[in-house]
Amino acid sequence: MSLSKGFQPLYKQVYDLLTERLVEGYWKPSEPLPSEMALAAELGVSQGTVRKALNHMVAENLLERRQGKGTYVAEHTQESSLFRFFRLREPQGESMIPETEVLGSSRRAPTKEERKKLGLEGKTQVVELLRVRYLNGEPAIVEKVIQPLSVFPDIDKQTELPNALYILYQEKYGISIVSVKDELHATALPKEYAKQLGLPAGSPVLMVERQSINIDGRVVECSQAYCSTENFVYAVHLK
Amino acid sequence: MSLSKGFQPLYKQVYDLLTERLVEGYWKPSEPLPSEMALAAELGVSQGTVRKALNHMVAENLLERRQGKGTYVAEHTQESSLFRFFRLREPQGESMIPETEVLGSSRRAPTKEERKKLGLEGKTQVVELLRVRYLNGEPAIVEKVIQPLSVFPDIDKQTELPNALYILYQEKYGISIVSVKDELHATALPKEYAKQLGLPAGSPVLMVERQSINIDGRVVECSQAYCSTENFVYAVHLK
DNA sequence: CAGTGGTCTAGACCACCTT
DNA sequence: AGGTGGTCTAGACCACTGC
Repeated sequence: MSLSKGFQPLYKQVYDLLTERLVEGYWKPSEPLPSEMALAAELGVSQGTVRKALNHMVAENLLERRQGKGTYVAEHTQESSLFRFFRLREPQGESMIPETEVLGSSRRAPTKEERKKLGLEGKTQVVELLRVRYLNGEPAIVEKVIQPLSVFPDIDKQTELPNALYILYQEKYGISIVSVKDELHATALPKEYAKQLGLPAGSPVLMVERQSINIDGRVVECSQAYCSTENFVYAVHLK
Repeated sequence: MSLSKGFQPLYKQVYDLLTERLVEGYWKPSEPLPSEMALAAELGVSQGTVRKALNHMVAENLLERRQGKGTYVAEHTQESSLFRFFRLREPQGESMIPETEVLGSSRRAPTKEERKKLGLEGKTQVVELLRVRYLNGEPAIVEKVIQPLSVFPDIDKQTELPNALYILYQEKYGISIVSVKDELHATALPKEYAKQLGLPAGSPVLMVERQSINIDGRVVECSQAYCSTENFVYAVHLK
């Protein structure tokens, strides 16, 4: 197959085509892609052009390359997902892995706000999942996660939820979270969460509203987390 | 001049050398670098190798390239600095430009904490600068900035401080802030800042502790900001 | 028009991995 | 040994800029 001539650079066309295949699930996470030479031959371009497209995808965490072996679809592991998107840690400290306890979940119609954030139309229902996350054994976060059933069918029927939901999304639903948008407020801890966080109601807490974005650019999940920052901080390195 | 053979890839050696020149101020912000061909000839490598190094530096916001014109040292403008590092905005909103009022500044010895954060040794003094920043005319941030005099000699003698300090750092001191590390807490608004923010003492506010990092990797400034998140959020897109 | 960066190609050699 | 990605080179052509 040859690429039709277009207005965009060849490597960009190759990038778009390969990303499209990834989105469609043509290759599954941790699977190898064809070699650079094979792709170049298939698409009728030079190896260098394929390489430029592949390197672009690596920079976006869509692929991994291993010298002497091949190019692989990036896999969300417990470490990689949590390290990238879980920002709470000790001041001046390293990444930490939280433990998680699920408090419950329920189906309901989305609020207007949620419909907007998730780009929902029609009468799709959502699942509201309530979790507490612990750092060093202390409760640090109470989190409400909103999952559209149109994106995650019957996700509330899952018997076992992994510590990192993104792994479940990828393995069971073919959803790869590539970026998140966070908005942070300081607020007074609501009474209903006081027990779970072990803080008095009204204590200043960090509220993190997150939108999680799939490889195809859609917002597929949103969440609202109340974080105790008595002993922890939300750390971010802006480059 | 030819590059000595080493263990690192050529393009990395070129990258290191060009970055070193940038750090030393061999080229000033907004000045053009020699053309790719000229650099390639000077360093005894091919144009492609120089290009790879330059593109790497562009990706790090150290350089800008303009087709048909040349490659330029990146300049911190009001827009680019503030857009990149100023994270406070309206919920779901666009970037905003704050207005700034300086409340005062003083010289003193650094605290132990500040010495550690800024990597200070000996008996260097620091300047403590107090500012209020306004969004849409409302006071949104009270900020304490710590500037080592060893890095910024006589900075407290500046008659006019720009809205974006990073521009002053670059123009007057050759300091280019390339990244910042933020740590966020929720806390109760201290009494001494209540008036400036127009909130009751004890209100939940967002506290942002920032370390600003120079092109050479050193932390050259740190700050502590109390942000009202009644009407604004700290927004960040993690990729 | 000449000079610059941007794209694309083809080929060589290297380092790493598997068989 | 043969396949993979990683580096480096040389050369062609294009698009944009300024004289």
